[in-house]
Amino acid sequence: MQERSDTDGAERGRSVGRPRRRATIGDVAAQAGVSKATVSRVMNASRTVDPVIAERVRQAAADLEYRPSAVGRSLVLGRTETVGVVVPDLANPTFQELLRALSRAAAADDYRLLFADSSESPREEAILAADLRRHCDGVVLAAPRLPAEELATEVERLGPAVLYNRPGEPGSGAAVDYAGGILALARHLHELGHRQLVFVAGPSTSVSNRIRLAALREFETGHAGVRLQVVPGGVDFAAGYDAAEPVLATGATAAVAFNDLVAMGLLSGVHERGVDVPGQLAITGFDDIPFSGYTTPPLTTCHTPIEAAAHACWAHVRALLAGEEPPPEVLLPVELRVRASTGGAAAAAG
Amino acid sequence: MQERSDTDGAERGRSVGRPRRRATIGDVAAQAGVSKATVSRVMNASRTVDPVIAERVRQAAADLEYRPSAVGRSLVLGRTETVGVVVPDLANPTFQELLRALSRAAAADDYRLLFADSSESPREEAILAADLRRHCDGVVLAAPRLPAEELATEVERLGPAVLYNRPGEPGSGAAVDYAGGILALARHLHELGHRQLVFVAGPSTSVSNRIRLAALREFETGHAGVRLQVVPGGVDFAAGYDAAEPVLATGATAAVAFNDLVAMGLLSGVHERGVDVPGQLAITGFDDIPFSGYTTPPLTTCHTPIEAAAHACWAHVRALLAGEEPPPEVLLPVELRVRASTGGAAAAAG
DNA sequence: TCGGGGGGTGAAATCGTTTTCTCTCAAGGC
DNA sequence: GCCTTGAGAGAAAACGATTTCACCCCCCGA
Repeated sequence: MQERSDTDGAERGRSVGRPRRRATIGDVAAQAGVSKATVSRVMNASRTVDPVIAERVRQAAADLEYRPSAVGRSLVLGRTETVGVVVPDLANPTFQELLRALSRAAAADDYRLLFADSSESPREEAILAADLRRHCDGVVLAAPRLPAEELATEVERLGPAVLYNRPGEPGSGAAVDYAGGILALARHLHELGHRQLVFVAGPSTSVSNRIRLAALREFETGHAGVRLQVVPGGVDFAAGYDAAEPVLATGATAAVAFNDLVAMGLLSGVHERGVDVPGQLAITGFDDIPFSGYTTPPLTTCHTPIEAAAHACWAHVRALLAGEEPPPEVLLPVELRVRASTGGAAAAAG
Repeated sequence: MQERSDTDGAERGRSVGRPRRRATIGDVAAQAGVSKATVSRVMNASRTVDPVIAERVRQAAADLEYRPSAVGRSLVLGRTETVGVVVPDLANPTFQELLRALSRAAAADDYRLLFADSSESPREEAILAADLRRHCDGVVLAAPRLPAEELATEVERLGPAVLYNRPGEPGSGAAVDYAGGILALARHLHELGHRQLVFVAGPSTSVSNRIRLAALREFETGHAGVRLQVVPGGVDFAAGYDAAEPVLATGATAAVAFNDLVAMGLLSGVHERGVDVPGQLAITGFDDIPFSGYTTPPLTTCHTPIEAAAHACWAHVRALLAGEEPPPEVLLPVELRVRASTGGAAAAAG
């Protein structure tokens, strides 16, 4: 047996020219003088194969530099061992960390990640998710901007799909407790004596923006003397920077920004206008991104446990893929981080 | 024709229970009363199909919510229309931007990206790249940490593979002109009167670190009176922060950091020790990441055109996938960004 | 009227795996 | 010595698409 083909051997040399055809399971089988079934068994560490033959197969595979085709495998197995991730904006450190943690969690289960950035566009979001889904076993949508009803049908249609930061909606895997966090910030500012607050809002398509705003409104009605104003903002540094003028125009003594990026932009913007922070204006962010502790002054913000979020989402995905009942949605607790941008507890003002 | 099966119709209802089996091309063919070949032709917009039949097929596909399986397609086509990307550390804004731009470029060609983070480990790098490669048509390795020889065989073995920031090595698609950039920084500092320089180094596995160091050494020997010292650093904020003490111990008047992250950490570290920047110590970074203009003081650095890098790499990938001769390596020009952390041109010191 | 040509369609091969299912053979129990 | 059992291995049928090839049929020109 084991008739070797000379032409194959020749073609397989390190000819730099054309990319040599990759060896298939059939090639290995022929080279080792066994059937494809046996090669498959060896490759998948099945116990029912003669050690001598197994070794011969392994040798042949090594000689031919055989790498099993994931596509062929996926077709018969019915799964790709890949999941897709769609984020609204990778420029946001929050989503970077999420992607990283998610990729790590997936890797631990021998899964890999398909990535897409929707640029904050709900339209793109649905299209990208559907496209990704065709190539993998499931998707996680990070802070999707789609309206609730559309999102629900989208989740239904996508099959295994889990949501991050869409609390209470079908498919939700984990969500940050924005209400709790924003309340903590508001209380902190209130204790410092601030009564005139201004919220630098995020995108109107963002559910978490609505949650933040609702929490602030509730705080306003619950505390006599507190007055809340709102100025449009956005999601990034530039948005905060551009909001400096409108914010100062409100006459508020404290600004609650949609997130750290916006807060840092605002900080930079008011700084340029000679406004003292926190003396004339206190500023808070959200997320506690890596740089927020190193701005001047350092930013008071809420720390969100992104790694925990990623793990919760992955656990959800895994359950769905295994056909099991997914765990209940995880509401991630946030932690107030008081820094100098609000003057700390000591530098309170009237 | 068009005999419809009631059981199928029933099973296909929106039963929330088990995930209904996805319709295949065969189902659509049966429903429309045509062959699979015709369905395929309609799906791929082949001109040679009767408009009436085409419409019937489209209707059937819509009814069944048919989504062509990418896996089946990939198997017969021999390509997945997916490429993998391996980065050393997604926490670095440079790689975030690269990933984003690359994903956008890929999307424009109807390709998607598989993502992996090697955590700066050369071991992981090779493993991840090989794993990714099995699932896609090619890979791009961003600033790989593997030694040149190993990397070369790895690139050879991986098939279509392009390198970012490994100038001159086989498979290189694009690389930043670190030598030119670091020289511009050195000249800038020299003009300001600085003679005692200290380099806060990056990882020893980083080729671009060696390039930076070599350029500085060359500058040192080429300019009488200039003295260069080196302290170990790293790749992130913490590394720069921890380098504060060693840097100050050298007595140097200007510190050239491996990148912006390290520079910002250093800035923070020396700031805590009451050192004035740039009065007592000038600091430069590299990359011009989004925040570098907003530290206190803002960071003098070199801007690197990441988007151009991504496009060059993608062009390389695309050529490789099409079996064409890839374009020559692109050496990306950098731009000096003078800001307050070196005192600008005016605040020169002796 | 016949031949040729071309447009529209379907049957079947193909891609690279995994997994029944079948078969062989050797060992062990009665 | 016969029958059962089980282990090891191969042939073949999936999986879901694309594409070659052959076929049919209609129309046109001679």
